Amino acid sequence: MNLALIKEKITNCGLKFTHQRMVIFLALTKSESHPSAEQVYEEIKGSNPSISIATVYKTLDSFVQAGLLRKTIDQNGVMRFDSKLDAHSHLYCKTSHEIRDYENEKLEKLLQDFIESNDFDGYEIDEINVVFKGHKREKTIN
Amino acid sequence: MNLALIKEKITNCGLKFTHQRMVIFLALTKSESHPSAEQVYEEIKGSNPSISIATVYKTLDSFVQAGLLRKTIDQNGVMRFDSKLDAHSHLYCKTSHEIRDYENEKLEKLLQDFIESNDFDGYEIDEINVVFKGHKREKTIN
DNA sequence: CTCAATGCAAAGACTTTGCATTGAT
DNA sequence: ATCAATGCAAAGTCTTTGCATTGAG
Repeated sequence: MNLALIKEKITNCGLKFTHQRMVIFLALTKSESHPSAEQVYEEIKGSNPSISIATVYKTLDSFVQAGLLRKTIDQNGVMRFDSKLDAHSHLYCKTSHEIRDYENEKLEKLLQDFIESNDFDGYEIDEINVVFKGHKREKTIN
Repeated sequence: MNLALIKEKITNCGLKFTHQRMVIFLALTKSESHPSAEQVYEEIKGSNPSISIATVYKTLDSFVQAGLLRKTIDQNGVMRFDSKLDAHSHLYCKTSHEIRDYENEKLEKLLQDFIESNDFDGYEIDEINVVFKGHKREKTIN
């Protein structure tokens, strides 16, 4: 994603465009691992040594409010951020706490159909979270 | 659930049977709302005024380790405990943070089939979490 | 008796808040 | 010039830990 596009995204939702916001947004779009605030902070320190962890939290929260990011909470209660906005599920490794996207159109369609054709006892469902949990298999030689 | 059965469950997994454990286990089996440690603590204070919140945390953790309870983390990063052990999903109200069981055999079968017939890119899946999120509809008069 | 369980207080991890300063528009 | 964004430190929330005491087996 180029810088002009990032600036546009940030500006379009009424947020001022700052260096910090750009760097944070860039870190998120580049990451595959659904980083925590702390991990974003570590990642961007190089390109912005004076940035504060509070700014990272505030910025991530602004982005979530603006719909530019999604937030989830992992098994350890730590906030994790996801720049992928379309419907998808997740794989969670109980050992490494890594979170990876799991994209499967059939599954998402299955779930969407399920929501539409079932009653949820007075709940208006607007979001579904699916996490497949397990352990990453060791790579076998051969 | 009667007390003898609870005692048996606790004893069977190698844990000593104490008043605190009984009261905590009882509170969990009676609750429908997937309480937090704090909520369990508030609930049982009456029947055991001297109990410590640390004991509640330690006991809940022992029960989870022993497989007597399940633990999840809610949207706020707070640990929630579930005494229902068979496969089921959850409804989460974004307003009240209430968590309710959502039991639907077809859904669970669908998911189980999905796990068995798909590849998860090197992950050995042993658990699936499904949470339907939304808002509880106001009851309409009429 | 013995060793695990408990209770207390202190520490820890993560996140939020208040407020003075800085910077984008 | 204005008002939002930033940076810092302090406070807050939830959870874990250390250790002396208690109690179940």
